[in-house]
Amino acid sequence: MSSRAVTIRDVAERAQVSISTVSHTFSGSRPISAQTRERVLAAARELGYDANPSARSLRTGRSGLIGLFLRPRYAVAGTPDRAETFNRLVGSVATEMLRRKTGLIHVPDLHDPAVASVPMDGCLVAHPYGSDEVLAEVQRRGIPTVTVEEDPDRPELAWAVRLDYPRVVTGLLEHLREQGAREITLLSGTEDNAWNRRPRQTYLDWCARIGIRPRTGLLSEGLSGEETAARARELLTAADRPDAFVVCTCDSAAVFVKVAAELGIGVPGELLLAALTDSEHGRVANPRITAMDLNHEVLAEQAVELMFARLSRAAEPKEPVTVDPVLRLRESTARPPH
Amino acid sequence: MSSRAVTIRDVAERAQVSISTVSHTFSGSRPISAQTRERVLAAARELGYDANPSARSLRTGRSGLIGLFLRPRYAVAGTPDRAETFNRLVGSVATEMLRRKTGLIHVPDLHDPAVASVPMDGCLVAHPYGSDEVLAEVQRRGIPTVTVEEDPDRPELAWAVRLDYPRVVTGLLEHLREQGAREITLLSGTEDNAWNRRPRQTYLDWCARIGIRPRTGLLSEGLSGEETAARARELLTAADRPDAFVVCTCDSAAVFVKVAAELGIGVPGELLLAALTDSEHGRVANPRITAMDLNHEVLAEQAVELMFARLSRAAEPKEPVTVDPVLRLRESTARPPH
DNA sequence: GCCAATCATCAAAACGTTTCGATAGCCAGT
DNA sequence: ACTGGCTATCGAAACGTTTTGATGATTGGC
Repeated sequence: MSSRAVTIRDVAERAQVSISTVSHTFSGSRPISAQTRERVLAAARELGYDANPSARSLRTGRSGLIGLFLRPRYAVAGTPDRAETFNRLVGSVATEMLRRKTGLIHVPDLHDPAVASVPMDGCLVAHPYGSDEVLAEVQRRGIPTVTVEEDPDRPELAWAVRLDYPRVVTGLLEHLREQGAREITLLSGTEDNAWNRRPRQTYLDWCARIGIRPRTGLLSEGLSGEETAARARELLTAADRPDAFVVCTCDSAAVFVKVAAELGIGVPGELLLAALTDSEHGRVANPRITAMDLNHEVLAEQAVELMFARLSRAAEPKEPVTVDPVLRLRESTARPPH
Repeated sequence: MSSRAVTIRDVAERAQVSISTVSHTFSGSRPISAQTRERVLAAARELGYDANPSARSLRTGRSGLIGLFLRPRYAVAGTPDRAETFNRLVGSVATEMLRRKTGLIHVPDLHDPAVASVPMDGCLVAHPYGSDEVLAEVQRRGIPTVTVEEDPDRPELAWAVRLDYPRVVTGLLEHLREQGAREITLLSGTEDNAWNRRPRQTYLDWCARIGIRPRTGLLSEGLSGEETAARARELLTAADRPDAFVVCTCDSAAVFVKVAAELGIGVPGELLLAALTDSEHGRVANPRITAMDLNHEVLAEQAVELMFARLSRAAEPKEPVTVDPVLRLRESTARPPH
């Protein structure tokens, strides 16, 4: 388009002043006479001057941009459930950042040397894994970081927002018991993050407390529908079939409902079903599925707030901010259905 | 954290070479002996060196980042319908960019001088208004731009992805007629963009073609539930109430259903209802609402592809890429309900 | 055993800002 | 008339890269 970008030098020349005067005019860091200011502003306007952001941040050491890393890599391709989680989280963070008039960067793979690195003043790492390597890397680089959910192996990092799983997962388990469930099986996802680890621990603690035998298993949150169905068939035809399942995603729960129907097992009549994250699947399945909504919007809002606090050199909090997930009770655990 | 960032100079010193040698080692732009390369890489590793992205882009003139502007400003705060549109679009663009290992920046207000400007090699402007000022501004700055949906006042900009409204909106209108509707009212949103203008034009053309009197109106897509309800009550109690409404959002359609029920008007029995964008509201309302899904995922994918083509200096296409919206037929227009 | 070509490296000049010490002009106080 | 203290401006030095012309050192052809 234009042959050459307009620089501060062009403005200075046209306004007949030095480049430092132009700089001061814009930044207000030194007094400039009204007359000179006018000339400079006019020149800038006429030339269509815009400061070069790279030059500015090279000099100042700040870019005004915050990076966002979303850790489950396969969220990107993902299942419908994944896509919804991704979209809600990314959307909420973006909304929050826009409200604060600060740019947000989705950072591509930091470990890929082919990828140009990115100028960020701070970064958010969402849903880190245990001993997360990206988290470690940004810390190594000295970038101020806030995590959305904690690295389960590094609970000491207090610049974090975390979900109150014990309260809500216990609430779900008690609800299942009230609805008549005696044998509850928990199927966790296989990604090693807080969302899988902590509800599982809460379940184990709860079982110990009320004196029942815990029944756990794994069910990868990335499985295809067919794979999940095969697994469901296996579990639902076992001799010691439980009377309630808590599974990781609504995608999986919906498959369980379908397989149960094929086997003539009524939900919620003979089997209760709940998921540890909510999604479209849970809201439109028949019956609709009880799920724990991870409250991404509030999580994002708090994380961004924490990020800004950190950047303005607030003291490190004593412990992470806690956000409540929301239990969405639906027909899949309602006996009789309402 | 670290007292001082590690620069190329530190690496050069430790490896006992000049800084240009270090640079060449990383960029591969000149041959470096195996022995020297080893020393340099070792020094970089030991020191934890990472190139400063601002310095690099100052020098090269490229940042490796693409900007994203989402034009409906109030999408950010917005209604549920808005939030879903925003999340799907932002999520899809982000996903697409991550796949291509390029950073994506959500750009805050370009016109706010308090906001640091942002280094971008190109930018996407989504859902521009008529004679969009942000679009004009980025073009003035000479930033290669691709639009998602066209600026309705500048159809000549061919670096764009647009929806095929005529085909799908006509399909919807014919469907309504097949279902028995004789008087169809179209209520457009009030934001001046392609999504509001083009379906309206398609409707007017269709009416003219089949020889019926067009009935149009406006209904702001940003209205609160109460405001929409008041408007709905007014329209549904009018003497010449039509037998079908096409409204802008599912949020609005859901309110229409509710008000109709209060007035004893059955949907779809006595009134058909459809929306020009799909959302959660449409999928869980009772009856579920027929809607046009704007296919944000494909739109985003195509737009990103076009952006990369443009950045690699491909020739300007003769006309915009066209994507089909998807008609989601549901109970609100099904007579009798299936 | 010399000339040309090739190879590996270096030094210096950008890139466009911000920052900061220096300076010229001016006025008030002695 | 000289000093001291403002005010408005300038000049130059960074910030950390990439790029490119120049320069020794090594090779190969004769």
